[in-house]
Amino acid sequence: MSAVLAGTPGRREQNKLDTRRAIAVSALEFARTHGLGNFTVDQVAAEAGVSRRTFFNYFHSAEEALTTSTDAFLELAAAEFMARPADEPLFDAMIAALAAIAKTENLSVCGELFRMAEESPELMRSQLHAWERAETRIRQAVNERLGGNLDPLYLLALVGAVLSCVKAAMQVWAAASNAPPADSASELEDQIVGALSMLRDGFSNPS
Amino acid sequence: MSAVLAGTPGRREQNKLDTRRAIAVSALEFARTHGLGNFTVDQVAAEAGVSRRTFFNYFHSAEEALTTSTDAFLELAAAEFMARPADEPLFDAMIAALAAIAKTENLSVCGELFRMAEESPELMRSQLHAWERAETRIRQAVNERLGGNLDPLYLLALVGAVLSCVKAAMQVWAAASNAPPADSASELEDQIVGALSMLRDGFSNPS
DNA sequence: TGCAAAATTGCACTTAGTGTAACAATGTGA
DNA sequence: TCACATTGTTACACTAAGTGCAATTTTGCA
Repeated sequence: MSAVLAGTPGRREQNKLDTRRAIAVSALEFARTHGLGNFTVDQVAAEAGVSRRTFFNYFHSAEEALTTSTDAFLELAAAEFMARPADEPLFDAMIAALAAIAKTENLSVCGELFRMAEESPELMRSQLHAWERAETRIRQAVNERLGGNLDPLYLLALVGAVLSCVKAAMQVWAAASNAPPADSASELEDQIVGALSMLRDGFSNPS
Repeated sequence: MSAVLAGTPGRREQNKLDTRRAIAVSALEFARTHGLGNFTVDQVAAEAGVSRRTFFNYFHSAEEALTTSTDAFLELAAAEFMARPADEPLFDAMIAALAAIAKTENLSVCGELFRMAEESPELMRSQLHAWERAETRIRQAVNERLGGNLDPLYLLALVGAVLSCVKAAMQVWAAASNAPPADSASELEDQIVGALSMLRDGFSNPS
């Protein structure tokens, strides 16, 4: 049997991704139907057709299994940013990149998780940590983009502030889109652009 | 026996504060000597002269017991801000308030925790959550200060960005002050003012 | 087809975290 | 000073989280 050109990243990788996804899906399912503290890892594992031990091979906790969507969302943001042309002004690149993430396929899930987190300290912590990890990655990207040796304070403050704006935008958007009309992506984009504009203006007027 | 004028907040309140502090102290002690994942709640409770069950009456986890210093720090920041005169320009009030928190008594502990968190996901999550709670409180304060009905996006983005700057300042400061000369408070203040200035300028130049 | 690498699983074990009821300490009023 | 009500502490028992390890199954490759 001739191997397909796919090569090294073959069936194994795919299976792992499938398993990971299956676990994440059933975790989300339980969070929706039973509420956030009201189910066990054993249930999630069983639903995903996997042993309890395997669950913990993929995630450290139930909350972490719920954070995959948020992770993907933020990962995409970082990727979009790094794909911007190097000569583009920084803020333009950020706005373009971060606005583009509204295209994430499971955007509505991200909003859902955002709302869930308001009422679950554990999930909140997981989500915050996901944002923190993304911040680190983006910081590296920005640093490389701007020559490599920036003032550390500038770098930390800038990226932190930008992500705070994106977070703020998501929060407003998530709160408003309890019943997502499926095209709400553009609304999120508007919020993000709005928040980043305020940042660029130094929050000079509370319009 | 005549009661002292202290009144209602009597021995009970004081005992609870003492117990709380004792637990926090021994948690920090264990984190320092044994490393962050390498001790149990039972050990901390025993060291604090308290039962395991009582520990959990005060904190949800070992990490939460470590976050008391950070909480106090941020609480003070919020209080300082709310104490600023109402007619002072917003940014001036924030800079004054946030710079004043450098006076926190256990500042060095905060820096220590900041550094510890880099290597412990659990502690990181706890710390991030503490900042998040503080952000909510400060947001309310700012909202009341500015009339009560601000644009939600503006409010979220502004406070988030400001706290990101403070966090950035602390990170730079904590990284630099491995051997704190005990007067490093002013250095932190400088970093905070620096970061907030960048924010006010819209991060226009990466000086 | 057969072998090596890697993933899944079962099992045992420690620790986290919580409900509950008994117990001790504290504040209060006569 | 003595009962009494309130509130904090403790012991106990229990469920579930999370991890190390060795056995087992699955997958990739020659």
